[in-house]
Amino acid sequence: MSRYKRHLITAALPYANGPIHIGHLAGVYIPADIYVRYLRLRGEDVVWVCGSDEHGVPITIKARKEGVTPQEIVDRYHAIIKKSFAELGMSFDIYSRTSSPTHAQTASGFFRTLYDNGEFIESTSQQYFDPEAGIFLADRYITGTCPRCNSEGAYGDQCEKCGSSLNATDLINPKSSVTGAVPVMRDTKHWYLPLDKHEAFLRQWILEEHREWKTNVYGQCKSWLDQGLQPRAVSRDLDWGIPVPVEGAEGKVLYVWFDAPIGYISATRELLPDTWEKYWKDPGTKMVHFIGKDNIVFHCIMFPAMLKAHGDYILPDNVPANEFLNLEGDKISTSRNWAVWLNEYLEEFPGKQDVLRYVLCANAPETKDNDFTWKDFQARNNNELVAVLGNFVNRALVLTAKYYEGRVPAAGGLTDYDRETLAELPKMKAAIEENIETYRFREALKEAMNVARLGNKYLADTEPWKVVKSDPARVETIMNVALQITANVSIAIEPFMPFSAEKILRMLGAEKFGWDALGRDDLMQAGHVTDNVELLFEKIEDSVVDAQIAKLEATKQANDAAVPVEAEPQKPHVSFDDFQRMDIRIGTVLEAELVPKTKKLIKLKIDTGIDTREIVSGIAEHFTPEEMVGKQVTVLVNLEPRELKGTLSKGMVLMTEDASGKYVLVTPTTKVNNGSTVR
RNA sequence: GGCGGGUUAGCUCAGCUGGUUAGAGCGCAUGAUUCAUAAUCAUGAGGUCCCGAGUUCAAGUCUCGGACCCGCUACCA
Repeated sequence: MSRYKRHLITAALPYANGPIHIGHLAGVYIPADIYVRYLRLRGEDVVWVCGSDEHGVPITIKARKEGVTPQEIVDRYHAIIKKSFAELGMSFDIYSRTSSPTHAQTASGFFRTLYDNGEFIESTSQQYFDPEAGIFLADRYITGTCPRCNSEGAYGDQCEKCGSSLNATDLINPKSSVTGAVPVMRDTKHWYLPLDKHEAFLRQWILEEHREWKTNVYGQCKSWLDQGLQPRAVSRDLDWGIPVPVEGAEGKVLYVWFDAPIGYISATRELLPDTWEKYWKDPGTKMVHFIGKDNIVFHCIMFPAMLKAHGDYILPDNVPANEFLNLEGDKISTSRNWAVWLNEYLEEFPGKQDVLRYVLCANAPETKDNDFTWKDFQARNNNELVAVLGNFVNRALVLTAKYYEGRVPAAGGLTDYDRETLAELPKMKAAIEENIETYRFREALKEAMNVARLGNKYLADTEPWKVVKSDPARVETIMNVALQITANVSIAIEPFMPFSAEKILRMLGAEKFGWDALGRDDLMQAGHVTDNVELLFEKIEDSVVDAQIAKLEATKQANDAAVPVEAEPQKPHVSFDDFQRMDIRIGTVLEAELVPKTKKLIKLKIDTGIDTREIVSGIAEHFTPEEMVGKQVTVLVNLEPRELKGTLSKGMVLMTEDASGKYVLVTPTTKVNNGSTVR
């Protein structure tokens, strides 16, 4: 700790196309907030920056869908996110946004510096442009006729019939697979960050100098480095984002992963216009990025490479990435509305910020994916927060009120047991510190709770309610000790549950203690008057969590029901001849088996009426082989045969899918003869 | 298929460089207690540490092989 003069903490910028959910919180924001609050309590110089990530293609797509501008989308979600974070007690020093002018300036400047230093590879190419969608098309979004073997349906990068590698420009009769339009050639210039150039450095820095990083982070980085790094494009043809600050780069913006991490720098500048640089450029700063596992590569490989290429900046000391949180056994999903949204939680559970903070920290996915369930939420509230923490504080204060009208009694001579009990406090302090400083927040929280457990045990063992009848003087000492422990509780839980910590202080009538006060036995002075007692936590009834479970159940049913989804646009016209060239038949599945060593492939033996043939189909995630057998299916029988995993697949089984994305067979409504044609 | 992570008590998880009878919280059982939101405290039951082989005086911990789960990636005409 003391090795550093100051701390710069970043938390992943939430993407402004939806509200915050419990997965974000457990993975990133709650751990970061705990860490930051702890550092501040210790009196460290610390800055915590965050903000909304507001650029990128998904936001433009959402805007187009809703018929509004991208700015309106990000304004809406930025407001929701910012408000709900604040209510949960996320103690950012600044919560900014990447559409801010400061960010545009910072990101442009950063790009320009790398550009001027020759850190980019600049490459102009002719690329296909879809005039209907108004976008440039990546090679794999273009199909056409292969110039080598003349077969149709070749991709812009490869013909899978003859196996030759192609350029999109070689294709005969190219088509956009986005809209079906005929693409036109346009020149486009892009800038690439040659990550390969930084590979040796990254290898040394991560694999040699940061062996202490979490195993998931270290492993992921090693995997990328071992595969060899490639240059990555840092610009995009798009009209939403930070313009590329170079002559002749009209219509080009910085790619979102390039611009987003610079958002950390921009936010710091915005917060500290005059002194931000010492946080980013002085090696006395300890920088820590809190992120989820999906962001590892950007924060450990890309961003450090950018910072290194720039030259002026320090690199992160650690990147504690968490795994994912599931909800009631299923993956959290924004599109399926399978989530507990923070803004909704705050409305439905007013005043219960600390309950959520506690549960998400106690069950944080630190080493592997974890599951959030409402029953667990209830159990932790009732059996841990109410029974252990709330109860101890309540006991201590109620007894003080009862015996001494709320006045802190003086401690007389301490018994050995008193001393042993108090001696536990500094040990607990050390344990919390060690765990927080190594990013083990679950364990740290458990230690903090142990302070309250110690208090409960102390009261049970000393039995002041009994002793008061025989030895009132002794009880004064006991209650003094109990109140010292209560004050210690408020400090120990502050990083985790700031609202409750404050409530305890209010009841004690005490000012906020610093971290160093934790472990001391003289925090409450004799004669000091405590305030009225109120409950820290209240029990959560079955009906409350049952209602939440029912809400999720309803979501699940809504997802299963066929929701009208915007249909894909119609493809370009084809001639009747084109149609007639397709030979579509009804066939019956005779046998089905999984193709070994694949996840998705099933090998089907189908009686097509013409013959019995093998077709390999990528449906194993949707059907079991058993349920396929005996089904009548629709088959495109004259599709060019293709070898898949060692089997020649002769044709294609036609499918559609339901609202949830599950495949559905296209089957005649009454049984027909195999070989019947579909016209 | 390639790569990374995971698999330890009913549940959620610790177990850092291999070393005494494998730990915690919750749940469960029994007892104590009644100041406290029927909360607390004590004691106890409960484990083929995913499976198999190997290295070692000694393996949850290291090596190899396999299974399953989660990511990324490929494949899915």
